Amino acid sequence: MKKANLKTVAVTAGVSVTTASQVLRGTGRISETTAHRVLKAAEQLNYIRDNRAASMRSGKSNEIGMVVHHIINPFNAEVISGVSEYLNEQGYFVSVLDSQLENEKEFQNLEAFVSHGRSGLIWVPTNNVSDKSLEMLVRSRVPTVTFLRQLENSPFDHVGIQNQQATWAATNHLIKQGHRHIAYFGGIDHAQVRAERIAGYQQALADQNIDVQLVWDCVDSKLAGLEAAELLFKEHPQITALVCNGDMVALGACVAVKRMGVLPGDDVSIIGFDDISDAAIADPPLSTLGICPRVLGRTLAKVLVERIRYPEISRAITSVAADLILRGSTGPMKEVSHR
Amino acid sequence: MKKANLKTVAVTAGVSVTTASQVLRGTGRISETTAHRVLKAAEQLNYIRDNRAASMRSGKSNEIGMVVHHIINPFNAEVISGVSEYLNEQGYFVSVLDSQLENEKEFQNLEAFVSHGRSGLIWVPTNNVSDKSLEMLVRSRVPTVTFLRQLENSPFDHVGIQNQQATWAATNHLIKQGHRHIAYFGGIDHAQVRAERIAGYQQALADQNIDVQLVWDCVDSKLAGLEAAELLFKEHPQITALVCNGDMVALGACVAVKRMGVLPGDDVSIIGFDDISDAAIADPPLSTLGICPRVLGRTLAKVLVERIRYPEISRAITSVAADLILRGSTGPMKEVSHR
DNA sequence: CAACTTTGGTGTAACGTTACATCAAACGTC
DNA sequence: GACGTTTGATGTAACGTTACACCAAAGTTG
Repeated sequence: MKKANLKTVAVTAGVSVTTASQVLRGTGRISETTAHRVLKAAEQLNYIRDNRAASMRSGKSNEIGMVVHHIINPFNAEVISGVSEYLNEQGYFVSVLDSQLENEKEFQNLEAFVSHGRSGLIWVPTNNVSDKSLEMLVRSRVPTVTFLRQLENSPFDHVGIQNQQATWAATNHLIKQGHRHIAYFGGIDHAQVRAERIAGYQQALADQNIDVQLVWDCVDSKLAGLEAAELLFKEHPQITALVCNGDMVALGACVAVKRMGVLPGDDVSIIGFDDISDAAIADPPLSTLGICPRVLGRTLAKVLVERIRYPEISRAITSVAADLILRGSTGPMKEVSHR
Repeated sequence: MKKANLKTVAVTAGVSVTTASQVLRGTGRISETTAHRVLKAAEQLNYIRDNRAASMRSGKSNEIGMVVHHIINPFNAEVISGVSEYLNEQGYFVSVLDSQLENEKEFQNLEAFVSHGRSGLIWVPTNNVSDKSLEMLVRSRVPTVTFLRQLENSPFDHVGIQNQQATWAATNHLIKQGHRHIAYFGGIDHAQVRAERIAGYQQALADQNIDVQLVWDCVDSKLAGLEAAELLFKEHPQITALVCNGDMVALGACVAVKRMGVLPGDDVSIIGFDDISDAAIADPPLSTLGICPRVLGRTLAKVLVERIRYPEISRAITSVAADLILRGSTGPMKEVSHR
């Protein structure tokens, strides 16, 4: 028993292929009775539309592609979740490919999506996107939205975070709490996102005429944060507060601090970024710059759908604010340190 | 400037479409010189193969689909990572859909993959898979591997975990450490996976003639684990050890215990399941039943590829062992409890 | 040199769908 | 009742690729 196609359905229902197609798509002018006949035939034959053919012919597809790095990172995972939630509501399916920060893989992933006929792409670019990726994408004419990192000379819609404002607010808060030796902790590259955040941190210090500053590199994981923070405090014991590049490293730093017998929020203040779900239930709960990743994902998806529907509207740049969420990991500067 | 297709390339290179196709796929008998001409033309025109057409015609595709629940769960995320790592090496691309434990969505996701012509599927079934999902999949003839939960009367390959052996070992270890009031903590449903684990827990108790047992439900998240554990210890203060359904709830339980002023590993012993990356760096580090999810993912992918390559070989059931990893969250039973 | 084989290549027909143009019959309208 | 419009349906071509059968020319064999 072979798989049923439109022709089989049409023959079974005693109508033309075109009619069958129209019934199943709900287009065209069809009488109740024939519609019913076709639907019955389709069900009876367990007909499943071949979307490859449909998409090829119509030039439309209900598949969206998303290219990210480190799908494992909970922040990304939650964004993806928000994206697919919204897109499902709109009748799309999302597939995600992970480029692991590898440039060549990023290109391959994007090309694979184009090649497979995705009708739209969401792209979190690496820090040093190769020109061929961008060119290929532009030529392909696939509606694309970039996320987080905005590309130079990009014709694409973009959704980002108000990084600089956020870290400015965080740093400023720490200063108001009496801290004077504040480090920027985490991240490792010259990524635009990180640069913006560091700029906010520096601006806040400058605004209060504080000239002590320290930027400490560290890969974006809890374990790396733990190790890097241990080193930082060993080399710079005078540091009393950290503005972090992400919650993962912030939580790692908290572990490091606790292992030193020092209390986060009491002796050392730590502010994360992202508000991943672990942040609220960490011990102590992590102060952070929160952007609900699920909502962010929905926003992202919304921008893409808009672009797909109206290809001609002018380019949209969306910038989402991050809120300073104060929890247990931050507190006023102590006059006498325990350390 | 329209997008180039095979015909454009062929004309530009001055050869037939068939020849161009053969060159780009590396099949057939082609002279060096023509091959070179075609490749040059393709590059010059920025040709990208339309995989929809290719896949439709050839009946083959390099896309694999994966249907899971809770993509956000780090264990799943790491499995996915392993799967896509291996499949990429083999020239496949993987897309993942999240069914959120909703039965109808699961069906839709599976059908979407079939409809879009995926050449293989990896499926983590829900607890109460609807018959139509299974039937549809069987009829579609798409090579499929189920993961974790094995379906009754399933014709599909399966990769699972030795659940019962694992929780038996964990429970037995706790007993050897002197614990006599041990609860099974976490999970909420009658899932096969959980049933197997509970069976192992019960068997270990029975083997040592311990008749105290308690199974405590709880959704699979850190926060839920925290709340449920607080309730558990309030209602059953005599419990001194937990065998948990997953690391997430175990970590939640650790937080609960600490909030009560009790030390995990000292006054209460807690063993998780999964060995997610957070487990090792938690405070205290979490004892757990470890199956490296990345490796598990690779195994899973390997089984699928094997099935795609050799559709006729007999059904494979793979069962991966989980190792008892002892860290700080477990310890010998204290004679006098602090509580 | 006749009879094969190999080399390098071509043309045509599918795969399963949708776009589009077209049509007969029924229905309104004045 | 002549004319225009709506209804319900159809046939054909196209989307871009690959499978397959076929072919001319060159090379090989005895």
